[in-house]
Amino acid sequence: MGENNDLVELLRNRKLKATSKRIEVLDIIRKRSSAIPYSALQAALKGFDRVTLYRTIQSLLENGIIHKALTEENETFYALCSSNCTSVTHIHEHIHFTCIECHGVTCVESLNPIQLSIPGHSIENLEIAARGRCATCKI
Amino acid sequence: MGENNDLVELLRNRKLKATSKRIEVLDIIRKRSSAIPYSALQAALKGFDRVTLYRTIQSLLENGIIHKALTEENETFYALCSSNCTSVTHIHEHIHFTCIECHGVTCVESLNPIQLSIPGHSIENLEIAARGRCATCKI
DNA sequence: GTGCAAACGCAACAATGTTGCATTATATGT
DNA sequence: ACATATAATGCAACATTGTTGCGTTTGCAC
Repeated sequence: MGENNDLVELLRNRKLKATSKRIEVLDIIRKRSSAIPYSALQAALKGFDRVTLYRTIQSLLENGIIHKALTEENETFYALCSSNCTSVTHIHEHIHFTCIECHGVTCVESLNPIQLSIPGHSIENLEIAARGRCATCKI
Repeated sequence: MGENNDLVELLRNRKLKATSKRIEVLDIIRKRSSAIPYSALQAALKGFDRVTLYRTIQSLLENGIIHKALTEENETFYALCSSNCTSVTHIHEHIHFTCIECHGVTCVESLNPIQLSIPGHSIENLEIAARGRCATCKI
């Protein structure tokens, strides 16, 4: 491992054992500039048991280490959370942008926080999914 | 059918044959005040072939008659589109609100259109997923 | 190093996605 | 109203992902 002491610390801060499997998963996710689709994650983890990946994702999600990116694609995308997510507070003010050309999904921080209220409802959490063309595909 | 002439017209406007299966599906979706999860849709359509439902959903989605509601739930939710969606222009300025108590998903129109831009990106489409407590569960 | 609790791997099953192909229903022209 | 071309449906079959139970292994605290 060596290089992944920060990941070990990240896991231990959340009271999760820093196992080699979890570190392997996190290492792959963070090496991507964009959110990773489930299938790519699985493909990158050859010889990795499917159930272990499933349970690893569950615990990383529950502990605010990764989050799902909602898109209209048929696949689930995962990305690392910003540093201050926990199991309780899992808030992302950023936008998940899906490129309709290359299908890449990137997390973009929103410059000005979006204010929104719905009469009669309490809002705890907001996520914005945008679709369009990314800088590379825009031409 | 009888009562569903508007659904027939809706389908024909999109160059889709107004088959009994499609009308059955649309009738169930529109009878809900909130978006319907896939499992509920399937359950409401007893004796309905799974593949037919799959393909029906595909064509209704592609033709801008229904849309997916993105939520953090693990299921896909569907709802009728507003009248002006087409296969090309599939824009929803409304918000999909998921209640963290009752898990219902409702479509809420946004009062003031949300303006958002990301440097270097072109945005064609926006969807907002909000989580919180609905009027009934708020108390 | 030992022991306990957590994590892992395997097996098994469930739900949904997806395709090909033969059959059936719909819309169109007469 | 009827025949016809075309689109939709149903069935079979397989792929992918979700999910649980349980015995074994690993990580961590002492």
